[in-house]
Amino acid sequence: MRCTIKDVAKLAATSTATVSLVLNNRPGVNENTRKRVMEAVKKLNYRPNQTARNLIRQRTNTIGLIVSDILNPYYGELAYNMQKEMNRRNINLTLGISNNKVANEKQIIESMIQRGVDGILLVPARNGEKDLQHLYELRELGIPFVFITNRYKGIEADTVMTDLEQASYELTSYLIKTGEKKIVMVVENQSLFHVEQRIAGYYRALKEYGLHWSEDSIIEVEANIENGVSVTQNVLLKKKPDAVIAINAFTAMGIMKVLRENHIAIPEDMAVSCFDDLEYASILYTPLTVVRQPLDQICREAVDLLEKRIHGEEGEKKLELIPGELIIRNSTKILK
Amino acid sequence: MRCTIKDVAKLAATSTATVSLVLNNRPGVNENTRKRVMEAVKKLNYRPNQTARNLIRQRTNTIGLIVSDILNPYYGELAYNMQKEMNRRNINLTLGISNNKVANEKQIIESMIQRGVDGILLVPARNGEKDLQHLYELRELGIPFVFITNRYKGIEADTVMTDLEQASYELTSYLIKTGEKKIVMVVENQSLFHVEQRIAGYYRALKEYGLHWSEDSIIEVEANIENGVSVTQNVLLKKKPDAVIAINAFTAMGIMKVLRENHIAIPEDMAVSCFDDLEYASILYTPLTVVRQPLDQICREAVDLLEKRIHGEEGEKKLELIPGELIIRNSTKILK
DNA sequence: CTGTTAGCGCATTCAG
DNA sequence: CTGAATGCGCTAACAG
Repeated sequence: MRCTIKDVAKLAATSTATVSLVLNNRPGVNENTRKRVMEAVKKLNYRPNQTARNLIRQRTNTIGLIVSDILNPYYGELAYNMQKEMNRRNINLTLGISNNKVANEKQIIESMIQRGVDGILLVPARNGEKDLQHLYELRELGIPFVFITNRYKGIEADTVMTDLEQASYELTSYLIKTGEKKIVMVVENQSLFHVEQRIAGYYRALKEYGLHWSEDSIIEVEANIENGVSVTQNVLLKKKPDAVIAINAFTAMGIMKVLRENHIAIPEDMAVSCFDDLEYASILYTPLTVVRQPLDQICREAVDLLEKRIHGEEGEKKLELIPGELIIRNSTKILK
Repeated sequence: MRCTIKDVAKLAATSTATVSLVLNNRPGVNENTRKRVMEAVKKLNYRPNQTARNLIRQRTNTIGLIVSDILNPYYGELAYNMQKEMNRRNINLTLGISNNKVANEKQIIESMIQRGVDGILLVPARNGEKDLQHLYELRELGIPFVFITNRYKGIEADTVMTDLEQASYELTSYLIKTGEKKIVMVVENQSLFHVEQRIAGYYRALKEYGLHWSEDSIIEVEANIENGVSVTQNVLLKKKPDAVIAINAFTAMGIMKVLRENHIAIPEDMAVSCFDDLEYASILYTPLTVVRQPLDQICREAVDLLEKRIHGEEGEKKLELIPGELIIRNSTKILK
């Protein structure tokens, strides 16, 4: 960041204002002068100071992405798609990782506010429902944000996520059609929006096909491999459902591991399925039937929406639901 | 970003200079004035404008992290650890994803320069050896950078990574001690530094134990699941080595999948091992023997080093090698 | 078409 | 201990 616009102006024998015009590709500059400026820029290897630019423009051309858990490859994929989306639009991306703690989420948002991001894309922290002060803060400051892949229920805000209710309905219906009767769902905290949606779709399918269900066909754990293991040992092996729907691939992998160890045939004795299509889902010992959440599309729509808000488009807050995609593999029976 | 330091000064009935002193916890302010300022800050809900601060300080308190491939959970873990490290030190992290393309790496670095990062942590792009101009550029501008987990060979630069030579030596030695004779390595482009290191350690072990090897005991592919699959179908099934060392967990997973399908017993017929301890490595059908790369430590050391450089500590460029950790699981035979 | 001027919000002299 | 003045690098009026 050595040389400044002044140096360029001097070398090109013109004023900083003209240099600025050239640099920003603005019209109204003599072709000759423009050339001189370009040459000076090249000769000096000049690059504009974004910080100064941001200060005067009162915009940073930067969007903040806050992700709840980067250790989950699902969010790695999300970050990947977001980055691609930003590249396409020439926007800077700055990443925050909340690690599923609201306290971190708050702190990240505070920092992003101070650094002047133009808008925020937020994967809400698990169990962060109670304390939404920081989001109201954003709203007050006029910094737009949109939820992605999930939302807090306590605040009316733009959201782009998979239509989990419908996806869950389709997955459950498929299982029923393959002959499964006793279908169990392994989920997280049921008060979370994305969990609610899945359960709703599941119930809708059961009802439609006239299947009975009881309260305890929903099992609640924190979604990860270990809990997939323990829930199987403690519950599934005793309950012996015909099929399981796990909230994510990690949980499903834990479940399958224990089933295998106990010589429960998948899918004959127990079918297993889940949400999220991790890259490995297909090369597991028993490839998983999954609902794929179309992250590419979610990212595109989310950034579209956020950009509109940034550019001043007001209007009602939207809840955009993107259809999920049911991918049938060998962990569930084949539909004849 | 509504109210400014001026508003605070006005409300506290003092000058902006004094407010600045208070905000930066500088001494030489009357306790009384300090209190008044603090109150004004709270009342106005004032937050400093980082952009303005950065401009005048000529520092951004931001470090850029450039990762080659965020779809690989290994780098997700890296990002996670980096974020934690930055949090601890109160430094902002800005992420770039090169997607293993030098062109992207260059562009990200250019953008980071313009945004004035204080330093850069770089996971080099695969096959990016030939074009190091952007790194020399950084050096010229006095922006320090340190390589992590791998380095380009063409430039003398600070690097923090696993001691892959030693780790590879230990892994190979272990396999030999469990009775394996014909050991094959599946790697990437052999001219890459991190690959070179692994191969060197492998050879050292073979030599030490007086085992014969031939050129074609090194198989070169781009590391991913599909190539793990194809290399097994095309080479390993015919060559029938006693043991395989894969460059990463993905490749190993692809290999194991095909072996399983062909009823080759792991580890009896063929032992499988790899670098990188993914979370799933332990819950696979056959849990993988791996070399764990201690990312937490690598991140800590890398940031330590980078901070020193940022604060002006010169001196010879360092190559810090962190010991890897051999984790024995069921995909290799047990040492009696 | 070009140059001069005046800030963006803040931190830092340096008098008082 | 405090406040007025200066400028970080850039852009946006506005004259010329």
